[in-house]
Amino acid sequence: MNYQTFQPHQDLEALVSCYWTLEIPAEYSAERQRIVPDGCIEMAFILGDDIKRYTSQDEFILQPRAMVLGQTLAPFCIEPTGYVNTFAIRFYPYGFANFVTTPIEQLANKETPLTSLFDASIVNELERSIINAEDTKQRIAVIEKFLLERLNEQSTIDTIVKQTVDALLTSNGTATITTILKEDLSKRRQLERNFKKQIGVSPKQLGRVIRLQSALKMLLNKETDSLTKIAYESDYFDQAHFNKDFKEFTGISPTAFLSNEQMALSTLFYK
DNA sequence: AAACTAGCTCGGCGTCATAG
DNA sequence: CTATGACGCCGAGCTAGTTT
Repeated sequence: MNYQTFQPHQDLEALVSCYWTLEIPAEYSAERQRIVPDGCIEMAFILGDDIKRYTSQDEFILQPRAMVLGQTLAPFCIEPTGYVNTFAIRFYPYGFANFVTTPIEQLANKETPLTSLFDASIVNELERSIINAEDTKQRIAVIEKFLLERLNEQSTIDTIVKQTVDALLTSNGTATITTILKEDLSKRRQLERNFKKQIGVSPKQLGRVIRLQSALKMLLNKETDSLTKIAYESDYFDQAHFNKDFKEFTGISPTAFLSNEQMALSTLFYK
């Protein structure tokens, strides 16, 4: 298994968190993997064999080979059908809205083929270039050219939304909406409306995802082995609340998660 | 300690009035 | 016509007890 991340070009670093690649030979190809919401939107290109996404216990769909994965609020499972080779772009929560006119809310909780977001001929050309590229470096060059070309001149993200996301990120998801808005409480409704359109989920929901992620990082980095401690340090009122959110976003309880082999892959993504 | 629960606050959202 | 802000309902989320 080979997972790597790469930093974006300067002009994109405000919007793109990183590029990443994952390669797993077919013989090691893992069983079902649990994907936990992390607040980010990803664009992914499947370069290896198809990947299944389970829609229920025993039903699945094959993911589009060039797609965007929107905000999610619940865990889901994917499973490789063979050789895994994926190239992906991880956008910050407000990153992707700058490249499309589609309301981001419509991308939430599912994968959307690139062809429904951009002109078909452009997508074909892009996909071809990505597939034919010799290495990741070239792929990054291709996608950056594409992104920079499409970057809307006028910043489509309004400042209140950006400020709110930043406040949520720096507070590990614990800042309350009222605190963030402070003197501008009249903007509350406006924030909610724009947030959904530009981020895809509500402010509080994103905050909860970020808070859980911060707890998850602590858990995976083995900073402490006490779940109670993690709960308090992540600013949960008590362990019960932590457990509840954990189950909601990951699908299993913290202890089950820790003992689960699936953790191996998750660990890679949350450094 | 953990589980339960009553009561409070906060956030999401429908709706309406007004502004641009 | 769309964008904005006010208002209020109500369910979600949080807190602080009380009970097991």
